[in-house]
Amino acid sequence: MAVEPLAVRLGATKGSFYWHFRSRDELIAAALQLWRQASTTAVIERLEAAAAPPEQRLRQLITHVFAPPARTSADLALLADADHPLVAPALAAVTEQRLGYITTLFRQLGFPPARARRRALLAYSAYLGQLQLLRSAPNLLPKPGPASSAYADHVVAALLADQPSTNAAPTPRLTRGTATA
Amino acid sequence: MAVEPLAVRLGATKGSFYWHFRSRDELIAAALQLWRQASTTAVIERLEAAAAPPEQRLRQLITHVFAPPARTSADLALLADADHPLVAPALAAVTEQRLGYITTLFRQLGFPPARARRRALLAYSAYLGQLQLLRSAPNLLPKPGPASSAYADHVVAALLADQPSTNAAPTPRLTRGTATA
DNA sequence: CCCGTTCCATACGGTGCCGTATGGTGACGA
DNA sequence: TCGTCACCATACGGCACCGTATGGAACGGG
Repeated sequence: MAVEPLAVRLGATKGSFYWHFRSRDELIAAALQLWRQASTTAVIERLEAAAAPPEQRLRQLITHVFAPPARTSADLALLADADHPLVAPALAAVTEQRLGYITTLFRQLGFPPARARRRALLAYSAYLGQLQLLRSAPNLLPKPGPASSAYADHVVAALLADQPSTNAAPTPRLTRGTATA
Repeated sequence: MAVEPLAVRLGATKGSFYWHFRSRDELIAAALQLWRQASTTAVIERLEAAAAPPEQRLRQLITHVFAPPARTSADLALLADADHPLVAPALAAVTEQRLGYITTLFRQLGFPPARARRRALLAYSAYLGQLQLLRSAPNLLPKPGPASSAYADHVVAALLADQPSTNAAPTPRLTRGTATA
C-alpha cells in the first residue's frame, strides 16, 4: 500500500496523510493490528460466544470459508507480502492463533494432541490454499450453488473423518512394488 | 524481480542485460515458461514415466511435498504476484494443468468425475496452503523427522480415505441443535 | 480582534527502478 | 592491418514513490 495513491483515492494529498500518521510504517502497523483483531480474535470470540458443540463450530468455520462469498482479500494481500518486516510478525501471530484455536477444537472432539495438531494443520493449509485458488484460478473452483456446497461437504467430511486405517499400514515408502489398490 | 538489483548480483550492469533481453517483461516471460516446464510438465512426465499404480503416484506427489526439503520458492514468489499481468495467465495455466493431472489420478483410482475433482481440489489446496505455512510460519510445521513423516502420512490418509459417510447425512446446515458427536 | 491549534495543500529534494543512447573492448576474418 | 560484430559499461532522462518544509483556511477562546 503506497501513500500517494491512497491519498488521491481519498481525494486528499500526502500532506494531510503525514499529519495523521508519522510515517507509512505507522499506518501499516495500525492496519495490521486492526486486521488481526477483526479477522481472527473477533471471529474466535464470536464462535465461542455461541454455545455450540465443537464439531458444529468446526463445520461453521469450514463451510464459511469454502462456500462462496469470501471477503478475505486482506489475508491474501498479507500472504503475498509475507516477507515484509512488519507483516511477517503479524502473520506469524495470527497463524499461531488460528492454528491454536483449530487445534483445541479438534482436541475437544476427542483427538489426542498430536493428531489434533495434524488435523488442524491440514485444515488450515486447505484454507490457505483455497484462498490462493480463489485469486489465481477462481474459474477452476466449483461455482456458487450446489457444486460449491457439495465441495464444502466433502471438505468437512475429509477433515473430520475418523480415519480408521491411520496406523494400520504405515505408508509404503517410495520405491516399493505395488500399493493396496 | 528488478533488473538493476539482478544485474549487480550477477556482477554486471543494466547495459549488458538490455543487450540480451529486449525488456524486463521478456525476461519474466521466459522465466515463467521455464518455471512451468520444470515445475509442472517435467514433474508429470517423470511420474508418468515410472509405471507405478496411480495410488503410488499420488503418494509420491503428496509425500514429496509434505516432507521437509521443499525447493518450491518459485511457486511462492509467483503466488505472491498472482495479479501481475504476465504472471496471472502462467499461474492459471499451471494450476489447471496440475489440477487436471491430480484429477485424472483420482479418476484412475475409481472415483467418479465429480468426486475426483473435489478430491483433487482439496489436495491441491492443501499443497498451496502448505507452501504458505512454509514461508509465513515454518516453526509451526512439524520439524523434519518422525513428526514430519507422521504428518505426511496423515495427509495422504485424509486425501485418499474412502469416506463412506459422504452422502449418508448431508451436513447439518448452520443453526441446528447438536451434531453427531 | 487576534492568536493558536487543527487540518489540509503545494512544493521540494531524495531514492530506486526502467529503458535508451552512446562509447569502449576484444575476437576474428578479409 | 583494419573493419565488423558480439558483448559490456557509463551516463542520462523519466517515473513513481517517500518524507519534509512551508503556507494557508477554518475556527474557537482570551
